Amino acid sequence: MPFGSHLREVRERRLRDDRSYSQRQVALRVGVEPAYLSKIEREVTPPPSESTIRRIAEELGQDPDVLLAMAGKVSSDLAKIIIRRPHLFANLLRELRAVPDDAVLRIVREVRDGDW
Amino acid sequence: MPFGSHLREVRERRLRDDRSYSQRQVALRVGVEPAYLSKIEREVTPPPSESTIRRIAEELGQDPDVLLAMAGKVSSDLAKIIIRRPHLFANLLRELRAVPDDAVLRIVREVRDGDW
DNA sequence: TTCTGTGTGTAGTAGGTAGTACGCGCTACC
DNA sequence: GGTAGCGCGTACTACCTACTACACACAGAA
Repeated sequence: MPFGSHLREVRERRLRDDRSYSQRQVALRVGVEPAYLSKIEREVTPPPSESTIRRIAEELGQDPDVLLAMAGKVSSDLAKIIIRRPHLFANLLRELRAVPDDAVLRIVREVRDGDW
Repeated sequence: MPFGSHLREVRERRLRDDRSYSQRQVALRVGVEPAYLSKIEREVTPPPSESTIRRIAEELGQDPDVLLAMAGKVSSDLAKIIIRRPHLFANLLRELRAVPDDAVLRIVREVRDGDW
């Protein structure tokens, strides 16, 4: 699903039982011009910057990583993690490219629980 | 180490026993203007695009992931891997942020060997 | 019927990205 | 003493990013 139409869908769902989720009001709270948000939703313009996406994610209760991904972006904090040890994480990620979700999740849990 | 000075160091090391590693000739082989490569090495200009960095990496026998990292960039194929499963890989990377190299490497090997 | 709120069309902007093009002065060689 | 190669200075460009600003037409409520 493209970024803009997803945004519109989420916003309009909220709008159904909360009048304050009009384009204008969301734009105001997010801190952009309504016309800009309109263009984003219609995909007339490419997705906004990371920080704006983060504010939209918070406003609409969405996972910022997922929203960023829909915009074709990788969270800058994740980029920093990779950039600090590029060879290591490049190998890891390429190795995990085709590994199913549950197997990756198992690794995440093992790392978190410290029994690795 | 910054991107430009690293490039210069590597190139000049090669230049010591191979005359064909002058700025001009490397630039020619990489496919950019010599003046541009000069600016890159002196950090007068920000690092070039990913594809140019890749050509430079190949020309100078460097790991493209490491060179990209020095330029503050993440390889686009790694970005794609994350973008396909943003929540999953965001969690994994944040969990691994402070994990020592050898422990991450152990995971890489375990995944590669399939005994996970 | 006027007024408020809503989404959208159009125009414009400041700054960044990713370079090219040309010319200069220096050094080393033949 | 020309000339070949070298690194660098300066100017310029086209396109992209990330927006703002303002005006318009329409729908529903008072």
